[in-house]
Amino acid sequence: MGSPGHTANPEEVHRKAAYHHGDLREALLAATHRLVTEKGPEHFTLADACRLAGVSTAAPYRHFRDREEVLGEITARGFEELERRMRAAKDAHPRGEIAAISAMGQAYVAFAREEPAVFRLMFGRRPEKLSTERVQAAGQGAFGTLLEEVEAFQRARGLARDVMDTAVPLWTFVHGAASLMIDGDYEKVAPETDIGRMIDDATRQLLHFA
Amino acid sequence: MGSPGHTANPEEVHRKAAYHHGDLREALLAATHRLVTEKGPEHFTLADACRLAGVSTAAPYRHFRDREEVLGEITARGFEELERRMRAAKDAHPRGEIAAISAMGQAYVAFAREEPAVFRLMFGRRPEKLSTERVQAAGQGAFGTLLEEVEAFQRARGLARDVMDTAVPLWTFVHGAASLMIDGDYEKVAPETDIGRMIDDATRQLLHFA
DNA sequence: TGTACATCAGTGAACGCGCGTTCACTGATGTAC
DNA sequence: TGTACATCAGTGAACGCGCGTTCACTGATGTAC
Repeated sequence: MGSPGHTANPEEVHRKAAYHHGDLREALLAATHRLVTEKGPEHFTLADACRLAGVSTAAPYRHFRDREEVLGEITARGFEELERRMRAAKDAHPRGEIAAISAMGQAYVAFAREEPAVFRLMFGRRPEKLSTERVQAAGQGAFGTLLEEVEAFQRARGLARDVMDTAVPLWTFVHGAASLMIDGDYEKVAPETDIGRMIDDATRQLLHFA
Repeated sequence: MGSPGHTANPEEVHRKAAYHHGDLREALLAATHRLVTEKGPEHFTLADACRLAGVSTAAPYRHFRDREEVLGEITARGFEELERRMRAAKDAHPRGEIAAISAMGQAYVAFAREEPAVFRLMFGRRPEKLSTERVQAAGQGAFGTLLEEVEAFQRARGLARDVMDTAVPLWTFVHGAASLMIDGDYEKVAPETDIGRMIDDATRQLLHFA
């Protein structure tokens, strides 16, 4: 590897970039992610992303049907990443423990904090085009992760309460915390709020273990 | 009244409308409210509002500094309306009762349901221009209404818990419910959710009276 | 009551701008023989 | 190894569009005398 003429040679890759980009699809997604993050989803333009990726404004149409499809990919990946984080959070605790559920909530909020623009894309009112099957499935996967753990919790405690009746309020609380945080609303009216602590407390209360 | 020549005469008002509108400011706000509601805040254009109000696109600048100021007015009125509803809700119950606090939460969600676009304007990430003093004050007023009632509740029960520590989670929960509802997220993943009941339950739990 | 005049709230045309998308094209790449 | 050719991933120019805002203007209104 690295031998002259080998396609993986960085120099050659660079030379190739002059015309054929190499991986324009990913480059455009990276540019989109960055711009969405910097300016907010509502100010994202495909032309900007092209500029950032260094290609003409016609180039994206080799890889995406239209602008919405680019944003749809970012959205789907967002849900996948959220699910990954939630799984990692709960896997750091013994099954069926309140701590595992609380940790998932913390992960949810942490994701929103680190990726506020993607979070907005994921949960904002979606133009139908953004609600592809893939996005739907990814969203259900993330929620399913919570369901699993709530079920384990109930089983461990011998509780018969409906899983949905328990999981939905937990989601609701955590989603409220994430939203108010990234929109700067706590800051304005309750700047002292310790979100981590609050989620921990609320999780216990909503599980009837205050 | 109604006498010929009187300025309040509807016909004359109508005739006047040919050139001088009469109350273009309010007409533009009404048009803005309608368009924001129909198409979402992100697709609102001032030109659309002008068309709807039947005036040239230059006319708004007699009444507003710019586009943002029009939206700012809608936002401020939204907070004022929210506060009004919250006050009405709690006034329908005896002071210091859980029912009063729960009713405020219901009112919050009902407002979001009836005015989803305005709700998004109020709580979405605001371009600085939208965060006028008036908007700030209106927002604090609404939150203050909750604080008052939580304080009354604690006093009635002889509880010493910090008012903020109690009020912020209540707000968080209710805001999460409103957001997930208007963005259609419950629908996708937990369509059976009975939001009213859920708020009632959660209110009790978060107040340590499960 | 009538007139002159200042003020105000509109008009209509134009500005610069940037968008998303399409089109015919061309340069680079990979493959068959 | 060399060549012909199909395919692919870009280009660059143009399209139609609609926006927010400014400008000099004008018609309507209210007021002073």
